Amino acid sequence: MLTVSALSKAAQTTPDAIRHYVRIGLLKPSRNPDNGYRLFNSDDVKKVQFICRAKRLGFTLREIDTIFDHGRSGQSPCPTVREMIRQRINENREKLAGLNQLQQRMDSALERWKTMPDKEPDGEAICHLIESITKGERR
Amino acid sequence: MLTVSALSKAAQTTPDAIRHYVRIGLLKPSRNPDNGYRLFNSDDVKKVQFICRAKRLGFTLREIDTIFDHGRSGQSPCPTVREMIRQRINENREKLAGLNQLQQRMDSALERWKTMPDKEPDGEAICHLIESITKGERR
DNA sequence: TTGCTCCTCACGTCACGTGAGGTGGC
DNA sequence: TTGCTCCTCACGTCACGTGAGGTGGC
Repeated sequence: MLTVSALSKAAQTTPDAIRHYVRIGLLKPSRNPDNGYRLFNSDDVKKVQFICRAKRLGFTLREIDTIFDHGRSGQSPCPTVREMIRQRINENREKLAGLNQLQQRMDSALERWKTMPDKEPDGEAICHLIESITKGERR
Repeated sequence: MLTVSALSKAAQTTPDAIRHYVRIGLLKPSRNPDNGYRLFNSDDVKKVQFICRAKRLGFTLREIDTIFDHGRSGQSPCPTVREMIRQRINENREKLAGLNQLQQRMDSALERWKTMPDKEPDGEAICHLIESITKGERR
């Protein structure tokens, strides 16, 4: 039987993360009746390693919980897993596109500002650097 | 004087966003003594437009508040603004790198899984698709 | 006694969105 | 009366991290 920190080391994560997984029901450790310490078994080590792998693939803890549910009911989680990752790939593609656009906006702003002086705020502008940005610029 | 929805339309955002800005102190509207409605003036329109522009450049509301503070004390926010965006450009670069790696991991996983069958969970694996991922793969 | 680990709340993060329950003006 | 907008809580989001305050074993 493993304690929180032992499990966290075995699975290369932090004690706080383990406690968090317990809190949201991903792990259900037994308790040491003497002191109330959480006690984990080797199945829990596998589960945490599973969680870490799944997180590296972009799965959320909620999705991982769904996968565990399949396990408990004996169904194959695989079709769901394939579907989830397809979704996530698309979401991530859009997120990347958004961040790339942001990066371009920031880069070009910094570039443009090179030729602009600092200014005190006045009635017209709060910060003329930022206010030099068009509202819908490269929307 | 403008009401919440009037201001949100003037600045191309939502009433809830406006209420949020009030909540965190970015806007301090006066109140209609009859019904308690928030009342905004033309300065507030400018401020909200400023907020929207700054957000498009990746500034957080907290940073925007800092900029407003400069305005209130008459100092030029420009040096801070230049520094903040430099920071943010670097942060975003790292975020992009992380998401690009995630995308690669997801893509290659989906590709590899094409040749793998679905499976019911057993004592060994919860989902063999995910468990086929090496723990430190392309770390 | 000192150090280390463990425990349980419970709040903070980011920028809102979303009910719930109620009011005011046309 | 109906619709629309307004109001104030207050919770949910995501995955933890971080105190606060206290306990147990070497």
